[in-house]
Amino acid sequence: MPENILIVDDEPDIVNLLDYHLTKEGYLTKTAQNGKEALDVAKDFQPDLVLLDLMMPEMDGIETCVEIRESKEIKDTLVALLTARSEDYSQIAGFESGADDYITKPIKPRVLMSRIKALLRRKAEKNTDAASTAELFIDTEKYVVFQKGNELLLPKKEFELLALLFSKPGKVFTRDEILNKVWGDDIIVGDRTIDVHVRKLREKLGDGYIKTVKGVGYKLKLN
Amino acid sequence: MPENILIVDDEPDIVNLLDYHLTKEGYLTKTAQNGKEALDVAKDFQPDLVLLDLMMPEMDGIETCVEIRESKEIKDTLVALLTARSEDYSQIAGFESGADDYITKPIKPRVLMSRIKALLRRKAEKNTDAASTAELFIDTEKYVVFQKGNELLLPKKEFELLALLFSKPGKVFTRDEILNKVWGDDIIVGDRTIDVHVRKLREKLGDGYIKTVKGVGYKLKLN
DNA sequence: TATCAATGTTAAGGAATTGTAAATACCAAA
DNA sequence: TTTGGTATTTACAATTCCTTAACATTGATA
Repeated sequence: MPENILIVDDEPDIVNLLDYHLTKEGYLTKTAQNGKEALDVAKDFQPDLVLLDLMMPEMDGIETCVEIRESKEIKDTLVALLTARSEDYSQIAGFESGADDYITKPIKPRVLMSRIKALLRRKAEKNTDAASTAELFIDTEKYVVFQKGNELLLPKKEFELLALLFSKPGKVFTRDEILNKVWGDDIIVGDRTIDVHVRKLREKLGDGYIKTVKGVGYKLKLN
Repeated sequence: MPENILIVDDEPDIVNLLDYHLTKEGYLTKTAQNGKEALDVAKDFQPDLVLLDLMMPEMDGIETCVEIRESKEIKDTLVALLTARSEDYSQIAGFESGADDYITKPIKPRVLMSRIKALLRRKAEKNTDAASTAELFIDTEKYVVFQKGNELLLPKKEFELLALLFSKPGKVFTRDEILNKVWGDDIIVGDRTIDVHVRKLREKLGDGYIKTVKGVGYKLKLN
């Protein structure tokens, strides 16, 4: 069963590019040129995923995303916002747009595809689960973490620790592994250093994300 | 059966160094100078592990890694990225890459070897895991046991004991064997220690999984 | 079936690991 | 140099887990 993807952008070149690659990968696509049109099409098309350009005339990506989330018919669809690298994430986060992912332009087809696959996979998994939960999103380029749409600014070490755990959610990282990868092979720090950073992360993220496996290490639990 | 390792770096010195050490350890190696070449070679060579330099002309390590993950033929191979110490881990840790490990330069042969051995060992374990029944499933990476789909978090010793029994379902493990493998050669514990752990496992898993063979030891029974 | 060594059960210390708050060290920007 | 934020250490508290010990039960064997 092929998955439906709706592409929304006012620039025909980009629409065509995306359309080409997605179709080639076996997805069913439709396109729209602005937010209004997108909402109309989506109610029929019932897309699994909407690729939404941030900057558009008529109704921009954020507005459209909010509308999607508020609509009855399509609020469970995935939304990925396409943003120019230069645009500030904080603007998006501030609106609590409720998007599921942010993809930066210029778009590299390979990267896009793996993101999309990951998104759809997660959605599929989620559907089998009962509980839905807070979403964590990490931008390694900008050193920024989004939690349920709000921006969290973390200091370097905390960010790197979280990024490490995030790189394989669920996997237990031993203290040695963490020291090796975040601090480096031959930097020596005291016993409690990792704990303290974990504590600070828990303080900021809330409990329930970072789990201790006593005698082994830590892991990140999503949903 | 020797394991295949593909070394990818544009600096011949590093390739030679790695090649020398890996060959000496009994691995079968091939080399490539950039990502493109690596992909070609890999499809024939079917490496168990790819050592991938991050900085390369033509196609860098991350891109190459993404391609590997997306390819049909070699997506299950292990990928270890070689990164300069100065490069920030978090930059690499993003979603795209999907690498299994990160090794920092300058490379210390002994460290490298133990990392590689650990990686290959884990892969081997995983392969036996994958062949397991749906009823009980052990994920050594996540330190988690799935029983009929739900996740069970076990303390270290219990997990290790179960993992041992699980490694050869049906085989009877003597008490000595269990002590050796779970506790270690020279740790001395009383006679009831194993029993108590078995009891806790039975408590959590339900009866019917761990069977006592009186006078001999314990075994795991699936279905 | 009576015996006895092996195993099961339970609860209670104690050991090891991790959590936490506060103090100190560090470091870059003003 | 001061300042503000971050990183690490310190010292202790809290927690979990492991082990033990005492006693109960089992099952093979005579």
